[in-house]
Amino acid sequence: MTATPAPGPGAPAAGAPAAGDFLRLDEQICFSLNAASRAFGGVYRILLKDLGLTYPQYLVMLVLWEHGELPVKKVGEHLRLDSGTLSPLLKRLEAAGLVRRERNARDERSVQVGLTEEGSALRERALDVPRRIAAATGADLEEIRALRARLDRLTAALDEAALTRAPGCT
Amino acid sequence: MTATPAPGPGAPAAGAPAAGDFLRLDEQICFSLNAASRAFGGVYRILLKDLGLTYPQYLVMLVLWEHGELPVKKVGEHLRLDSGTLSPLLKRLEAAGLVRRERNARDERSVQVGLTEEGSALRERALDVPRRIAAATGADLEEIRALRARLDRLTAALDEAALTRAPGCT
DNA sequence: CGCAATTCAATTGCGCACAACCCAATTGCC
DNA sequence: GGCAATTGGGTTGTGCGCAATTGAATTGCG
Repeated sequence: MTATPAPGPGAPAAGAPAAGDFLRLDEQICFSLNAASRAFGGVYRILLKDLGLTYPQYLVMLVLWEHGELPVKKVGEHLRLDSGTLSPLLKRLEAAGLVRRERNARDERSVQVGLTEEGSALRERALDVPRRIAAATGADLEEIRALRARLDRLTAALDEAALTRAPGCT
Repeated sequence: MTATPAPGPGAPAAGAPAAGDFLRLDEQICFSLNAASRAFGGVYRILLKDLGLTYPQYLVMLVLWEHGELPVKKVGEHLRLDSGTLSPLLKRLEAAGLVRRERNARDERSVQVGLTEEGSALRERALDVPRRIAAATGADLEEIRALRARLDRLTAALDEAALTRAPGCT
């Protein structure tokens, strides 16, 4: 086919890219983000292998180390994850002996998630993960902070946009 | 710069963050990235629903729209994806009638991926996706460009770090 | 009190990401 | 020519991420 309809770059003056160019630019915005996210995943995979954790499991452990026992709902709010993701993940952590799950006696709908001895102890071995990650980024703390702020603003804007287009909210 | 890049045990002196604090900071670096990536995913999911594409499928189409026919290997290089991800994805695109796959006669190991009529035609309907995404971010093009540059640097550093820790390369 | 609406967790189904493997075709070297 | 090493796709298995559904428990309202 040799379709390659990529329009010649000659048409637009500086500052007025053609619509076709946006199909490239577009790739770069979100694709860079996606690529960075997966690149982080690769480094975490290496560092967390010793601890027997995946990255999302590590995030759950971070939340529990920081806040102690929590209902599944709260864990999900901290991580922006729903029960469809958390339920099997928490079961795996339970099977690994790092986490306890028990129904709340007051409200039988709710499940409290807490750390086992072993889960609490694992924190010690995780302490140097952040430093090793920071080293891998090759960026200083200030740059990271600025980047984080930018990303959080972006996330907020995107969530907002998704909501206004959500079913019944036009 | 309160960081001590020295590999020694973090001295929890007052003023400098304790090691435990890094377990929070750490969450924020990569977690923000992850969250932003998923937030993008949510917006793309909405916009691409009309086109019958998922976001990774959309990325493949972008590559094909830009470059025309390519071997699977090249598609994977553009997107940083391996055959384990691409094979089933391309099969779905083929089943949807957007893509052709055929063995290269010169090298029977290689599979060429090209667009069908329908796949080429779909480009027209995708033209305004980037603009709508840009609108959803609420950011101007300059900010996006700066962010992208930062993320690409980060990705490169992380890939580098992952490589130096790769098997047999300590 | 009784019934409807809400809330929370779990499950199911689909698709992506990646590691680990297999297989066929090709290339290099003798 | 013959054989090992490499290359390119594919498959399998595990684990996330999300939508949609289910089901039980709780709450609210008349």
